[in-house]
Amino acid sequence: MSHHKVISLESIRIACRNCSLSSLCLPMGLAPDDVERLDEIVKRTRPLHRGDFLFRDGDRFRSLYVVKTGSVKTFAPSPEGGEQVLGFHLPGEVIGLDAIDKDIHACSAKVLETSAICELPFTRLEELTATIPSLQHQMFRLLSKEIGHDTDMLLLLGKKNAEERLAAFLLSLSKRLHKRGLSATDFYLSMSRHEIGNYLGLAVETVSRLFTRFQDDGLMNVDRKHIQLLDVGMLESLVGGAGQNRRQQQQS
Amino acid sequence: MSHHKVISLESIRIACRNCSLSSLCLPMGLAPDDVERLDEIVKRTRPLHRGDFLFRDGDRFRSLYVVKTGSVKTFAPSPEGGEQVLGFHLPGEVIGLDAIDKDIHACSAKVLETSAICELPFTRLEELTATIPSLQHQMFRLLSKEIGHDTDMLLLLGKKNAEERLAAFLLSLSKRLHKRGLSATDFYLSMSRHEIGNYLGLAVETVSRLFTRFQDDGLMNVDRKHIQLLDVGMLESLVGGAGQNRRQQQQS
DNA sequence: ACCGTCGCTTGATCTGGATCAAGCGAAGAT
DNA sequence: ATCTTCGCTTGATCCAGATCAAGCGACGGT
Repeated sequence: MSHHKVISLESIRIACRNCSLSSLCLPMGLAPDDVERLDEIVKRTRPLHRGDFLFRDGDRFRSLYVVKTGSVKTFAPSPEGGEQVLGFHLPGEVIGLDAIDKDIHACSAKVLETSAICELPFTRLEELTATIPSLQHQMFRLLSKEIGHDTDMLLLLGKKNAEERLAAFLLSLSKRLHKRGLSATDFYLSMSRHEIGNYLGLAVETVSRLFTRFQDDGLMNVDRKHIQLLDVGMLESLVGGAGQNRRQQQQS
Repeated sequence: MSHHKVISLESIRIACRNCSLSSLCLPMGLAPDDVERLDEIVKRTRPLHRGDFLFRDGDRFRSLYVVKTGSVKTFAPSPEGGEQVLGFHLPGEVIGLDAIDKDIHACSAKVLETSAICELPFTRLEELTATIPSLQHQMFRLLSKEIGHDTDMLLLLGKKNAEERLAAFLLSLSKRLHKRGLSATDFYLSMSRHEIGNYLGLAVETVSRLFTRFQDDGLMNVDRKHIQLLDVGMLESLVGGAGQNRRQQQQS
């Protein structure tokens, strides 16, 4: 599109080839030529700001979205008028996969902080996957990974107590940030306590109390949105559920 | 494989083309020629019996499995030694999608009653999807549908109370059985109360009490595994959560 | 600089559903 | 035919976390 020499204002539009996320994102493991072809269908919009929507539930499904910088939350309306936060999405993560089937978005995606987003028109993407087997495989893996993640969340919501849930949440965030070259132990939360609680199936008050408790126990420092994990090992053992000896789980 | 005229013992091995599930299963919407090609890679094993495993968590991922008749449950181990039931699978439903990414099964699949299962070696399936765009699309939809279903479960586990969960479970079962040509209001449960409770994040006792209550309220008849839904409309309104006026949900 | 709102914390109380406990009937084992 | 086990039900009690209530400090707007 831009055949000008002007690249200053185009700096936002980093090609996949030069994007630091290429190892986490769709291009992962693709041949350079194929990355190039993928790159051609990616739309890169101007940065979005806190509160902007990528799409709303009920919208026609047209594109997948990939977070380039910033963060996004997805949430589904519940029949009673409330909502369930389904996920917080970091750079390299793909959003909208659940809409391929019904062709209608069943959830909304809202930007949590100023973020750059790549848009992949799905019809064009499907044309590519049909001719690039490794990209097809990548898409299958991506979809499968999402299922695996949901499965983890089902286990979390179905079997874990408040303490285990929050510890798991913090560690998941920590790991994902670390993969993106950020500190695993010192980071800022882009979402509110309310959103964390909603995501984890807990009341805000419970989340707040647990932050306080974890801090008192020397597991972490909390200052507003600023988090420092002090004892990752202990947090991990909390998730394991060995915290207190809970009754042997039902074997159905 | 069988070029004999003997078809009696081969009757189990119904080709996709003749299978009554073709409209629900992978072949859905495929051209007859393509169904034929798909059919060639399907392995049809002898019937499995209650308690048999399709695969166990930790197993290498090789194939997807489709229920032809009977039912299957999938469940994941939790670190404490318990397990979380992830789903109950009816004819036409595909199992194992979560393992494509990691190449290792993270959950186990166990047959709940005598069942016929089709096995689809994934490598061969991927070769097909690469040459049959409509099959590729079908696979994307299938994976996406699974994500959508998981999303529904997250909402259920995160926001709904015991009553709403059980009502939702019964209605989901009812709808799915109906799609398969069975009665929507009169059916047998192939899973135990324990398994239902585990799936819904509830104790067995709670499930049992709710069955009793629903029966007392004239919503259904329960006799052991035999279920008759008497007031589907009321069950639906229970799921909506309008049962009692619960506090307006958090908007995060 | 001031104000109003909002997000967060902390304390007190309440409750849905878990846990504990006991018994019963059906299905499979010997 | 009898025993044993297992799945289910029902009652009593308990508790993690929700809900209710109150205050506080940060931040955006004017």
